[in-house]
Amino acid sequence: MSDTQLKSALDTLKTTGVRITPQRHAILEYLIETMSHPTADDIYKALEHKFPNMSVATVYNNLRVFRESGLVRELTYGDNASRFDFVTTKHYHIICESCGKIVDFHYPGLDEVEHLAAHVTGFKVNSHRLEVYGTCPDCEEKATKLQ
Amino acid sequence: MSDTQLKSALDTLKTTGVRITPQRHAILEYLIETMSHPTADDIYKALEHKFPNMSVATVYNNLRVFRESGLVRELTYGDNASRFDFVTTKHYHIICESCGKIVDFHYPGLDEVEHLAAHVTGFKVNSHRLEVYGTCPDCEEKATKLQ
DNA sequence: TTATTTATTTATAATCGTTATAAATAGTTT
DNA sequence: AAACTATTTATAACGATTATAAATAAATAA
Ligand SMILES: [Mn+2]
Ligand SMILES: [Mn+2]
Ligand SMILES: [Zn+2]
Ligand SMILES: [Zn+2]
Repeated sequence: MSDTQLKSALDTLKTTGVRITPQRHAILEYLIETMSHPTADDIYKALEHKFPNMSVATVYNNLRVFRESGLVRELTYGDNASRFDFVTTKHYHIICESCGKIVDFHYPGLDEVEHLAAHVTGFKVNSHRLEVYGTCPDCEEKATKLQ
Repeated sequence: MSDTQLKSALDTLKTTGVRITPQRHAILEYLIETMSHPTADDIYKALEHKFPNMSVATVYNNLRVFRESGLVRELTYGDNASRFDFVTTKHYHIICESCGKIVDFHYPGLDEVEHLAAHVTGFKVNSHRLEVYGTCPDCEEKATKLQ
């Protein structure tokens, strides 16, 4: 499953003339297998045993390459470090305000919001960003136990 | 109109034991009268003729105070500087990807998204963030003229 | 009013995520 | 193998924001 995802991603890179280096391979592999939303530093730390000399700039450079190839989506959070999401399908995120956990969920059609926004502002609309914030089950349980 | 907004804001601060300093007054006044979404630095620059010795830290400190009092909302944009919005009503933003302009728009009830997200993830939901991205009429016109 | 206490401001240094730069290295083509 | 080019590495720089500590101003008490 994740093997085909990796192969497909490598193909996408090859066809756009991007060289497959060991570092690139490892970063992609990590993004796909963890199924999470790591920061650049998470990736850097996870791979340092395999690539003791890898620079953090290499991680950032390659995440940019992946983003530009449409393989990866960058999730920005103000002050905090960006998180990177290996893109499979269109989906939204719900974020735990207590522990920072990010969980995917699907929701169809917010086209209506885009249309209304375009109509009332005169903008030409390209995209939208939606996130839901709350408390994850784990953190919720911890909170109730303390009471 | 904006005068009553200012008075109400000052009242809110007073009742929570926050001192009304000339700097605070000026920052609040600026936020209310500009009707825009300035960065901390925008505010700092706009007030430097009135307060030549004001520190940029003062702007940040007070924006934090205002945020904690619920007077101001902070809009974060990854790498770029936060923008600050004097809160009057619940509303969303549409952002021009060409010039950065931020325009308010209203949209009722995305409660359904919150409910679905809560249901499928098990999270306890607090809030959500929605933004629409596109090109503003001015930038769109400039773009078509160039063709 | 004056003294005392406390909040706030100022000036400046530090932090942190990210990017820029330039030299070194590795991959690709001739 | 030689030449060319992309990529990596090491390191410095950047920009927004925060931390710190001394100076100042506001509020309260005497
Ligand atoms: Mn995701
Ligand atoms: Mn607004
Ligand atoms: Zn949590
Ligand atoms: Zn524009």
